[in-house]
Amino acid sequence: MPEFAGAGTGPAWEHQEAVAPRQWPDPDELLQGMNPQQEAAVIHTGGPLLIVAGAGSGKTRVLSHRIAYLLATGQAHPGQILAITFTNKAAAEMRERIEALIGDAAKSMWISTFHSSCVRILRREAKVIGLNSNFSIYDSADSLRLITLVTKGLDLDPKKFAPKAIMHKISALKNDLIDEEENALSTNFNEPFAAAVAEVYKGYASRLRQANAMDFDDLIAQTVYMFRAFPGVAEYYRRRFRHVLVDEYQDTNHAQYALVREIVGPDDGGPAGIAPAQLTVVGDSDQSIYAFRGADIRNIVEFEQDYPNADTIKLEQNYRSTQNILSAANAVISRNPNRREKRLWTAEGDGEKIIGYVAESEHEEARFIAKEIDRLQDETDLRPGDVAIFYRTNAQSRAIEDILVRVGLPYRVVGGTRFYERKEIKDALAYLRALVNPDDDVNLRRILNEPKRGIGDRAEGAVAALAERERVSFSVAMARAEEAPGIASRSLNAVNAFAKMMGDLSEVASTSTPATALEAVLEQTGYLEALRTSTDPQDESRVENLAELVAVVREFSTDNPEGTLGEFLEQVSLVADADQIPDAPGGSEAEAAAAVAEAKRLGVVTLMTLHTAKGLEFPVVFLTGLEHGLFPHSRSATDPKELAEERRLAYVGLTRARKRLYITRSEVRSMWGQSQYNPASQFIEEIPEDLIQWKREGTARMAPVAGNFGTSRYSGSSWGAGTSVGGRDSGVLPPSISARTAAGRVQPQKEVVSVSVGDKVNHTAFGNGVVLEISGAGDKMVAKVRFEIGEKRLLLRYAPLVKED
DNA sequence: ACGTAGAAACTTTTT
DNA sequence: GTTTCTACGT
Repeated sequence: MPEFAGAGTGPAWEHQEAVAPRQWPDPDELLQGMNPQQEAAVIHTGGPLLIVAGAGSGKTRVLSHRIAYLLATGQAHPGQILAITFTNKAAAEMRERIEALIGDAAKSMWISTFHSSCVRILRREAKVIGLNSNFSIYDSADSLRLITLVTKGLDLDPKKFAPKAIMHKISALKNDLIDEEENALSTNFNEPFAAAVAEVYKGYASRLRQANAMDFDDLIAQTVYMFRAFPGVAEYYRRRFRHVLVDEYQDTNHAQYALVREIVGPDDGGPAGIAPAQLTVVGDSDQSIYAFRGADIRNIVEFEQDYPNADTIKLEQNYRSTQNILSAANAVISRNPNRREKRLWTAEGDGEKIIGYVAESEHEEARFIAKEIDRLQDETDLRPGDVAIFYRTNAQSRAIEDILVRVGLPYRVVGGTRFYERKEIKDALAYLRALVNPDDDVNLRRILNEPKRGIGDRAEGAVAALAERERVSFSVAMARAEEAPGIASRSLNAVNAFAKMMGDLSEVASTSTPATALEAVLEQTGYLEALRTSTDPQDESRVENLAELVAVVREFSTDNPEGTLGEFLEQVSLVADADQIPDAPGGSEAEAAAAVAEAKRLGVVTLMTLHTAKGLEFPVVFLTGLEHGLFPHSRSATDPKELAEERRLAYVGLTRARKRLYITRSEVRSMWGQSQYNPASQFIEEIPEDLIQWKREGTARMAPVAGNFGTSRYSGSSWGAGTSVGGRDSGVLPPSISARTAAGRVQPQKEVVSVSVGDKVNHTAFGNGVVLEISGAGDKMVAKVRFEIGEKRLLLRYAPLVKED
């Protein structure tokens, strides 16, 4: 039935076939259980394809089956596939799904994020663009540091020109592929901020080059520039990647868009006459929530204009949620202007009504949530692990956490301050980066006086001045610090001692394993010693975090016996591990996903921001803080474009729920340390009233009244904080439930299992194991356990672990 | 050079 | 309410 359209397309393929006998699944089997649109998307051949994939429409399944189908029908061999995702998590998930379909052959495919694909390419081609392949990758904190440095160096007042604002502007320019030269040409230097940006951009770019470093935005932009400047290089990748698939296409920015175009190649084949690669993009413009960082929704909206011979397939059947939930989501998103109609539907029936609750305060809101989770446990087969609580801003998690802790419901916060953003971790990594790439001034200067070793601002400034004058890197300048203008002799000794120490460590780093290098750094620099002798209680957990990092390096070496320190650093640079218990970065997102899955089984409530929630699903979802000024956020409420993005965020939140959806808001919420009245979010009003069952309604205003509210709009003039009075009191239903009784019925918090190293333990899912090491204390105590299936790191508070005697 | 206290700014979302 | 910055004293 399926045509072998690509059969015999080339000698490479035939060779492949001869060596590896057909191990592909039967193509027809890959189409089992697909609806007609999904099937069409899987078997489509020829021109560019846009798959408009509504929430919960089986997008990842379609994408992975499409790739398997390309192989099974002989249209491609694995090495010709490039699948690009936006997050590590999505990449890991896709790889997993494809591996399940075709096995180890998936290993030779490129399935990765934009950023890691580009790093891979740039490291390989570094010489072409005059870069050393050991270049450092700067995250936004590093960038900010460098930009601040440059700003100060230009004698710009950081009060007037906030380095952060400048950084954002530069980032936006890079995302638009406007380099520092081009930007300077189009800058109006009478405009002070633009002039500042232009100057700083130039300085920043040159300092990055000097430091042999790239920031996140460079990874994409420089790859594009390289492809354009060196057609031969582009040609190589075009020949190689015959099928390019891009996930979450609505989140691409201009640079990423251009990158895809470069890899796919021109329609006419270009000078080398290479036919363009088959391009498949998948996305949903209604789920575009990253415009604030440069994502351009037009990339997907105008796909058919960009690629005139493109086909479009819409996936509208939803396999996740009940019809009530979908109707609510459809109703909200349909308020967005200039939107192409798309209506999600399900064959599964209406399901429960959405439950609404208006709390008096954020504490009452949290209490209601805890009580409902408890009730669901009693009355249904739903467990805490089926529940997710979403909020707009990270700050909102505190009130919820307080109550969950008090009530004894186990929970996990995804996101927030991440492991690799902690100061001690960044410091340790800064040492390693400075060792791998001595030109890396930002990281070198970061740890110059960390721990304190008597090199203060003056001494640093003197060496920096020398470096500038002689046009050498900071580390070179340090080696001849005696020439530094006006350096004090005491400082000189300190600098010399530091330079000597770094030299010794460099020796260690180049001759031993990454783990040894890290341990040498922590000990020989006195970093650990300083933390151990410190009286600051925070420093205790810092020591533990560093121990975690050592464990991470060790696991890296276990997984990659030949792995170099540089390779380790690259992995940690590109991983934003939203996981509470950090694991080895090797395949870490798969691990993270597994940890999330495990948390679900263990019955842990998941807390996260709406942004983080994209791509996930939960049987029960609480969408909290639906208040004007918070969600939509006050900074987005006035601009129609930003408001539309907020609405998409609401849409994302609503469509995460499978069976039960709660929407809550609080009439009073403390923000910035003081209470503030917040009117209801307009998004509540946009949900048809008959879909919601209110358990408690507000007293001040904005309770939905009987009748069709569907066409009314929230009046713009009454927006803003403080407009609390004046609304009409709905008079419907007095507060029917006293949330104060909530706490009583939930089980007390589980005791932390007491185990020690060497103990034999049994885990409900992983079976028998032996405790290898213990770290952390109290709630955060983590045990590393070797099970038959491998080593796992378990948070004792939650792990279903019993000691065997 | 370093530590402390008080002020100020901050909180939207992140590869 | 919290984190980060700044100024000042040692």
